[in-house]
Amino acid sequence: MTESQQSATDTRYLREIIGERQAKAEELRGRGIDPYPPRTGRTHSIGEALDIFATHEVEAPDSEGPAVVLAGRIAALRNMGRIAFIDLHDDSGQIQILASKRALGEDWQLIDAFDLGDFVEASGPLIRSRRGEISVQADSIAMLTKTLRPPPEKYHGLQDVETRYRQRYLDLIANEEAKEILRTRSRIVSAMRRFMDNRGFLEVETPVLQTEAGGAAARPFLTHFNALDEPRQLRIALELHLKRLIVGGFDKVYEIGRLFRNEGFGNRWNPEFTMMESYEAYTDYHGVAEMVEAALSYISTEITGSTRVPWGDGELDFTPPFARVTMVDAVKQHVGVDFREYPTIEAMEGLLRENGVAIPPDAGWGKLFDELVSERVEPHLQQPTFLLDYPLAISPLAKRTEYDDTLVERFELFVGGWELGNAYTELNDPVDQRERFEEQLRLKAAGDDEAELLDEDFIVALEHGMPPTGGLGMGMDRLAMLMTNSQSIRDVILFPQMRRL
RNA sequence: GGGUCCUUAGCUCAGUUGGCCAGAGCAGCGGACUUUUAAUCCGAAGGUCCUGGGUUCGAGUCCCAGAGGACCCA
Repeated sequence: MTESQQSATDTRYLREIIGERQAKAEELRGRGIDPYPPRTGRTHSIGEALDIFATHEVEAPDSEGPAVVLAGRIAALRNMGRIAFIDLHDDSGQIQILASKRALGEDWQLIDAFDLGDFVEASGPLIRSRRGEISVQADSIAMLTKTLRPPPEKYHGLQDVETRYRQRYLDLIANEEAKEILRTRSRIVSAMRRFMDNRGFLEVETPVLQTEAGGAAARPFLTHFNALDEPRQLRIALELHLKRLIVGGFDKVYEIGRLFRNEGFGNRWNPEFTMMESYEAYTDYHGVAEMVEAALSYISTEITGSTRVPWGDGELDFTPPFARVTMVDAVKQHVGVDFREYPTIEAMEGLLRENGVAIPPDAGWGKLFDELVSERVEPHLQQPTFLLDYPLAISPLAKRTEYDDTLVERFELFVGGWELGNAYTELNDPVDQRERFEEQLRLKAAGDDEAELLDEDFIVALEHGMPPTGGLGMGMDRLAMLMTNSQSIRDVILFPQMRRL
């Protein structure tokens, strides 16, 4: 590598360090040794080797264990001149390599070519060192991959938050806790998929590129389809396509997919995030609530071994049944009024003002109400709670309640004060649906850039008939935060969005 | 969008009221060392103090603007 191929941000001193490591690689080549051999003769993972030795010690204490060939990354190297100890890491664990000049002969020279971070291989019997450390007593060692850049410091790990997110691989190398959280996130998604599969749902994939992104109140990302010379938007919800599948006769479908919302980002918001949405024919939002209870108790048990999981200074209890409270009652409890007595924008603005809630500009009734609930009700909902029966004005895709036609059969699930899930008895009356969309268009014309668009093909689908259906959306990133006791969404997303440097 | 805080060696961090040539540990380099595990010991190196202006005899430090990040608020 010449200097011109190196990163422009590298300082002279870093280039010097890289140069030293390159020189070691060249020195190996000069001796006919490939510093990047194509494969390894590894016989076991480190975790397997540790298990084997544990068994061996029970069966034949104080004796040499079986010979193995292990491979991994050098986490630490203690060279004592004629004997060296290498801490070797792989995804399954860590083991010590005991390398002595006498046992290695020619290979001993390789020790000088080894740096922290290099991938190496060692073969020999498993033993316990005099100080009690399970080790490979190496009779040969080999370079597997020469690394050119120094790893983060071993004791404090990588602390710089920005580097941890921008160069996640360094975070994963240096911070086992970060790796464990991200591993757990993967297991949570897997457990969710397993739960849905076991319940008879069909996993499907619907388009990310859409002509007009619908199904939620959010601004989309814009892109372009060159072959057609047409604009496209990245999806903001899975809803409308999954309901088309219910029309088509798939009675239980779900998708775990990435959504894109062109909004701010921060602690709890990443512009691309993962949502699980499910639709089940012949059930309603009460049926969905019971499924959510089953799903969350299953997942929390799979992940933490309990339905009670640590959260901040306390814990969250996912043991069914969860609390249920209607929106009307919750607002009565925390604000002290029946919000249905404030049906106009002016009345709702007055209510916000009385409660010290800032009034967003150009807001319709729905947005005002949403602000009130976000500020005065949701933060109280710490333990899992279904908030039931939302105003129709902020729920254009949900069916009206039988007892009040200004309310819909909808719940949001709150945990830790955050919205975790959202569910409806789905609106399947095509005439009502068209009117709801038209109301959204009026809001959009009035300046609400998050209002929904009218999706003509979706209405045609409803006109062909969608059976009574219960639908659900659940944010997988938020769920991962709750299950791993993480305060920032960036800790549960491998590569969070960052500003370009 | 507003506020507060942060940015110093590859990494983790010090740096006094504005005052000699900006320090330490880890890593790296040279040396010693045959049971270490944050190995130890000796030696020599390593700096765009985030960037650009300004104040000053003198700025890592004070002021202004900008970049990136963290947290809080709307």
